[in-house]
Amino acid sequence: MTGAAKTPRERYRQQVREEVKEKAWQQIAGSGASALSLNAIARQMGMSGPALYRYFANRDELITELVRDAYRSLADAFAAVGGAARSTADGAEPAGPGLAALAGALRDWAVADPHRYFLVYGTPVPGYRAPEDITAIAAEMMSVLLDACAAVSPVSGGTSPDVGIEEHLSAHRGWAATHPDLPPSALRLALAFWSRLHGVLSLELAGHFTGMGLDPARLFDAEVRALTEGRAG
Amino acid sequence: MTGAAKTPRERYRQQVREEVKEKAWQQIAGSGASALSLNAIARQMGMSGPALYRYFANRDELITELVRDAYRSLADAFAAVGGAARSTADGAEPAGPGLAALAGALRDWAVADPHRYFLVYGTPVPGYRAPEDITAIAAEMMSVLLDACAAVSPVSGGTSPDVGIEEHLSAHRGWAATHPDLPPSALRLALAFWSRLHGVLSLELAGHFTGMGLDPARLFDAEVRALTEGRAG
DNA sequence: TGTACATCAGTGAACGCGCGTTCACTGATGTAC
DNA sequence: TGTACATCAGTGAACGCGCGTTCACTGATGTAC
Repeated sequence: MTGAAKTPRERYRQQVREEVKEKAWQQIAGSGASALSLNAIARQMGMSGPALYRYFANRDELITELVRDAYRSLADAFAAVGGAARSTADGAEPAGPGLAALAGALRDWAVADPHRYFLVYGTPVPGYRAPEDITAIAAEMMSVLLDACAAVSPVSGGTSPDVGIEEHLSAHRGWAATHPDLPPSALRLALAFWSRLHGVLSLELAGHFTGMGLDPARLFDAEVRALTEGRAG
Repeated sequence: MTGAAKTPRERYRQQVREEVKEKAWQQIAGSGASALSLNAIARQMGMSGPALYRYFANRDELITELVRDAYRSLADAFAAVGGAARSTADGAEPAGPGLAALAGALRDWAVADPHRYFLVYGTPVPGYRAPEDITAIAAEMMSVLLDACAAVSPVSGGTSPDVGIEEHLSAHRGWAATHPDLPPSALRLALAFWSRLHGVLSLELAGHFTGMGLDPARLFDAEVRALTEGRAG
């Protein structure tokens, strides 16, 4: 993206960095993020341990890079769906399907790699603190979600709104600064979307539904339906 | 509980076991579950590392014990609230407040010790597999929840039910075997309770609401209200 | 009450392991004239 | 096109660390007669 004309060496560097991250993900898939070992990655790549220090300053920088990539991949999936929905919805149909499409993108992203999901939304890594630019990516995703909620929200009549929570959201809308004119019901919808879908996903991916004999995809869809039919509460 | 007349030695053994677990929780609070170290615990107790092997066969047995205790404490909290609600609700008031009370117990339990929460509902420990008796405790909790749902469910008219998910739940109700006569809407309510509240809690405890300036307790309450007002979908 | 024995808590040394990271060095790749 | 030099990838040895776990042993606590 920034600065063209990569030298062959730069290309090679980037290629090796990618391979390191790839092996890192494989390792995380096998033993969890806290067991990530630079030496093990190097061994798997047929190199010596210290060689990796040409590509990453230390273990923490590698983990940060993985977290950033994880956020980035979800944000990209959201942007693709959100953009598609917006370009289609010129006429009558509002972003109603947009919400369902975003939900689908979220679930696809999560089940495609559960460990990546947990790296972002699971148990926080003990001493780890995410850098600034990652929260910016999170805000980017939220903005796409708010777009979709903006289109569907005014329609969601029927059940009486929860004035208590809507007042609170009106009073604290810094996280929705990209959408200053959005009605509180839309803010509520966005938060319900976020928390409910993560509820189903985290229980599913942690294995709490297995053994119950239930189909997680159906539970997920039921929550999506409840959200898009104006029953967010 | 089982077998009275403990000898002094047995009492002492149990006392030390408790202290080991106590220090283990402190350590988990500081550095996460995967960093739990027997040697560090022993050091903190002023003993030598190998001494702990008098009390736990190995590291895995200690972790299992911690997980079991975590489940047990939540099940006890549920049972206390559920029992209280049942003994109060002789007259008109059904277990409607029972659901809200269970939700309160769940949140209190979670925020009282986030690391305990994550040990049960967070990212699964890599190679760890929970023993049978722990799933039994989980079933025990579910039974209390189903009790509360049984009382409130028939009343929940208003919005049209999601026949798709209710059919699925009717067809796979092994996890609700303690309540064979419960209507599908009650099963749906129980699952919505479970997944939605865990959605809010896991996002809250992982810190995804901090910086947004929102009050997690209010978000949680809003979801509880949506559930108890028959808007489970 | 006193003695002989068994039980059990706890110690210290040791084993083998893998980790993150530093450092001095070798060889290959690219750059400047 | 060829030579001289700088850059950089990767190696192997080493440091210090902490881990889980085993083992032979010492001392204290309880039990049986």
